[in-house]
Amino acid sequence: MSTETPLDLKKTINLPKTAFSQKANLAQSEVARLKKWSELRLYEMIRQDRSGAEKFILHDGPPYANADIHLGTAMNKILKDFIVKSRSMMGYDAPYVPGYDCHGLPIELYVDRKLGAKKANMPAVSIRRACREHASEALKRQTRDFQRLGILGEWDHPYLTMSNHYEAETARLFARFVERGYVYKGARPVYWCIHDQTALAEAEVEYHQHTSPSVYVKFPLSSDPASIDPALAGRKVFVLIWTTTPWTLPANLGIAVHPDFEYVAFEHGDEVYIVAGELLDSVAGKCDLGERDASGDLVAHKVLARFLGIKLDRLECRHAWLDRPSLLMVGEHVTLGGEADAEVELDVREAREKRATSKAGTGCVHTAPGHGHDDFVIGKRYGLEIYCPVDNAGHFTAEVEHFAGQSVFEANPRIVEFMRERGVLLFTENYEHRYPHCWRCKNPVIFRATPQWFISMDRAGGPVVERDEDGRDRTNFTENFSDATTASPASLREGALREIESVEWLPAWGRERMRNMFKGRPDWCVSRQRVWGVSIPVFYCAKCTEAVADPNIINNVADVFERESADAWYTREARELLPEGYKCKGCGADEWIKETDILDVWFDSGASSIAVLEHRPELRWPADVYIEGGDQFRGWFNSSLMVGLAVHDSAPYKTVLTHGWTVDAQGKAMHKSTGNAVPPDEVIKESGAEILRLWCASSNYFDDMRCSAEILQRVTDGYRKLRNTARFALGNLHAFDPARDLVKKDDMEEVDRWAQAELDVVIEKVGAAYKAYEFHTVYHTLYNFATVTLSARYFDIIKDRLYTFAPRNPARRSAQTTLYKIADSLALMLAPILAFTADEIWENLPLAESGQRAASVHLGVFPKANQQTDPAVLSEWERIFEIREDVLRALEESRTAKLIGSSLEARVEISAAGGAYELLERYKDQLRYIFIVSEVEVLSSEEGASGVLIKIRPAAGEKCERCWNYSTRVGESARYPSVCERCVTALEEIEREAV
RNA sequence: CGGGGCAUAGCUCAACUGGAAGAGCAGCCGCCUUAUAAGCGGUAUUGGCGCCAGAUUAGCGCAAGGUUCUGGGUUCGAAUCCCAGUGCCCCGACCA
Repeated sequence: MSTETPLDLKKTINLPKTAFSQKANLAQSEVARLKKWSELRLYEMIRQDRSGAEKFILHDGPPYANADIHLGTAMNKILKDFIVKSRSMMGYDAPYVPGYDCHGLPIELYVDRKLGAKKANMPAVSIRRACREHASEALKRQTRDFQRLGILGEWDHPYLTMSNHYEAETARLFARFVERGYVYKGARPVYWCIHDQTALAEAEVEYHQHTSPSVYVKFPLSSDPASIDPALAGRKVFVLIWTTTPWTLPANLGIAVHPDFEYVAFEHGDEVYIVAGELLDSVAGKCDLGERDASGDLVAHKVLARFLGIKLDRLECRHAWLDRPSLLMVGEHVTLGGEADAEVELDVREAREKRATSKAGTGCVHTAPGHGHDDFVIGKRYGLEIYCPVDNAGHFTAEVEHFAGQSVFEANPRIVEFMRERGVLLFTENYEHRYPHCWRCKNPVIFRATPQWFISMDRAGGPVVERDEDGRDRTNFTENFSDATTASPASLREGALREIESVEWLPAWGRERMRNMFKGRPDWCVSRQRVWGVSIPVFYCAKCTEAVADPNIINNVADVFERESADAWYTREARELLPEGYKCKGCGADEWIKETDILDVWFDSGASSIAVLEHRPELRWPADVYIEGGDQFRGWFNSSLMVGLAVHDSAPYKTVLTHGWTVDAQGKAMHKSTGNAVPPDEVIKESGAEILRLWCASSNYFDDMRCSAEILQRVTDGYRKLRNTARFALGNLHAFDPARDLVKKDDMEEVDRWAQAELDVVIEKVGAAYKAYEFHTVYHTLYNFATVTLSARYFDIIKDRLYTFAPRNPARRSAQTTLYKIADSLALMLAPILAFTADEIWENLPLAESGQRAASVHLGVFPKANQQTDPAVLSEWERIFEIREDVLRALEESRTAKLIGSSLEARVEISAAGGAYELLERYKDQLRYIFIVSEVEVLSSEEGASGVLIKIRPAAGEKCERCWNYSTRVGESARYPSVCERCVTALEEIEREAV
């Protein structure tokens, strides 16, 4: 025994010690860590580390480079980061190339507003330059914000849809569509300002009150009325229509009815009129139809027939005054409200609301495919011409009898008068409604069909032409996704419906939604009458207007784009873009005019799988995963599929994940205007990006994600618990050298083995959850592990051993070995989610004195579960913890009764019978530590007694000053008189070690 | 209006193919002061009656019904399957 002075007891307790602070101070520490990562070039290190491993490709859907990010954008990127990081830690080479969608109307509109009146006189290139600058600015800010979230990726080389290469690829892709015969020129109605003579986007029209002449007009039925109902045989039958735009009547080609509505044919004099049954009274009232009695009042209408609208399908009327048929069609868009019948009322939401309320119209909708959206759609379906006899200035063309040359608005009253004279007009009145006006000149706009480029959904495509220089064989792309029978050319619709079946959709309902989308979708109009985008690389002969859409020529143009960007379309003359001396095949002329339309931005972003995946060596086509919000079914999932089909006859993705939207605490959509939006930058500033990341992981993103102050508070609480759990482990690993101190499994204490078995279960579960993209399961599993298994049970139990045993005591090393494995595994499993904190844990893990640890947790791989875990051991311990709960409850009762305070003041007598007794007897020596009391006595209770009986008594002896346990042997040591026998042993050990 | 989705404790989520509604957190009441701006334990419906107490809070006992958005249905049995409804979200736009 040492002759020196006794040790200071306080200093012999091994209290936790670590640089891993309790307070996270995320707002600052995250920034520092980001700096460290970028100095390390961490992303590149990971790439290097995984090079050669099997690839896992998540293809980034490009956010629109317009505004700053919001909670939804942040969530989208964080989820992608979870996927990329977790796959990387499964051992895959999972590169992440972020992208930005740069073209498009919103940016052009923004620039419009900024430029104001100046824009009118600016050349397209200048406007494009302004748009480019705006997009560059926005995407720079977005990049900064995304990086701040801890998302790793090729931020120095993102893909931009406005880059030269991407624009060239977009043009080449258009050539592919042309090559396979999907592209055709057609007409489509758009908003048109006759004053400015320009097409307008929906966002460029504003709605104002406007008075229009509403008219009720009769169209004579030319088909045999008996085919509707025998009662009508031989009668003069008319279909009544209603419209607020009489000037569109010369372009009438049909009448739409609802297939499921009941229509009636009623008598008026010797004529018979057809209207929707429900509107009979209101129409007859207005138009003064039906018989009158002696006093002049209308008597009940004489209804000759009642029938569903479907009966009228494909029958024919004559135009009210022109020598031309008007086809009866059925369409679901027909309503019994008036506004929807007005061709120009295209504000969908507005019309929807009004449909329910207003009661104008006849249930028979005048249809002019060249002048209305619904009209266009149904007209296409029935094969009608998209007829629009109105020129750019809003004048009727020469082919319009009676009104040629007149402006449409001026013609309105004349047409009304004309119809009155002809006797086809039954009623007219002024009609007040909201009507679209041009935002610039404030004049009312019209809906007018203009020539546009379309991609056909139903034409059978020509063969896939593989022209890749890297020699990819087409069969390599298709064999996994389609069987041999699909080799025959299919239409895009057929191809899409086929591919949808072989893609994995998560959640599964995505397949159904996608299917429905393609069943009914009309041809894809890819023309936009704007300037900020990739021009449609088509030329027109200046002499005969012959259009030249030739793949070779387009590819030629694309090569110019590659060098000069799509600006070249505006800076260069047509002849500079065409092969030298190119002549019109039709008329031999060599003067050419460039197409002015640009491509739909969906075409741009849809091109990404080709422009990015195929052209970056670190990527590959098709992608393993696409993940976006549900809105992208109609958007990017859709256009990407079209592109995949056009180029490889196959989907560009193997799995499509859909996430919900961010909503507030009540589940309502977030809007800046309603003030319920949670701005991500504020959360970051106050709590840290980590909290946002953890929030993303805590909720099930397949549904909408609720976010509110309370929810974030819960998440923050969760973060603290996880952090403190890690901190406890790290603190108790102070001076632990894994290389030297690791204890072999067989030599470990039993509780420690139990804890490792629990860890194994968690490793399995978390691994499976990551694989299934179920991050909320990862979170809940790890959180539950931290709170219950570790904090409340394991850590509490081993504190005595860790704190009071001599530092190098094998039993203490056993606990530390377990803590080490737990901390290590926890850091790795948390890494995809708590990207910052996991790295911090990693840094603070003890290093083998000789060994070296990877520079970041993100270079690591997930821990593997130990296969040898015996499930019987786990269930045995489960039973022990059940008994422990009974003990704790009994202790609490004693505490309430003021019998004890700390549980160490107690002695537990536990009586049991049968199996329970047998179990307790076996664990007898460990029970006082498991229950955290000073003494446990196991007694055998009488036969037949079920369960266990617990009795709490004050512990015998004195409280040990050092370990706080009670012992009758305190005072036995002369050197350390205030200490128990366990502590005496420990102190002797410590004194020995000191020398 | 049409297509798709969601609805379990204040919050986030469980409950395998239908088989006794759960966890964690929060809240409340305590303990500890050796994870310390930490840690541990107990505690979860409502109204009624009785006891204790008697200003209040809390405590104990007795009897009764309720329960997975609502209402129906199938079934021995439904959170789970079917039908209808309600609420919310996404899409149906040259928005992205």
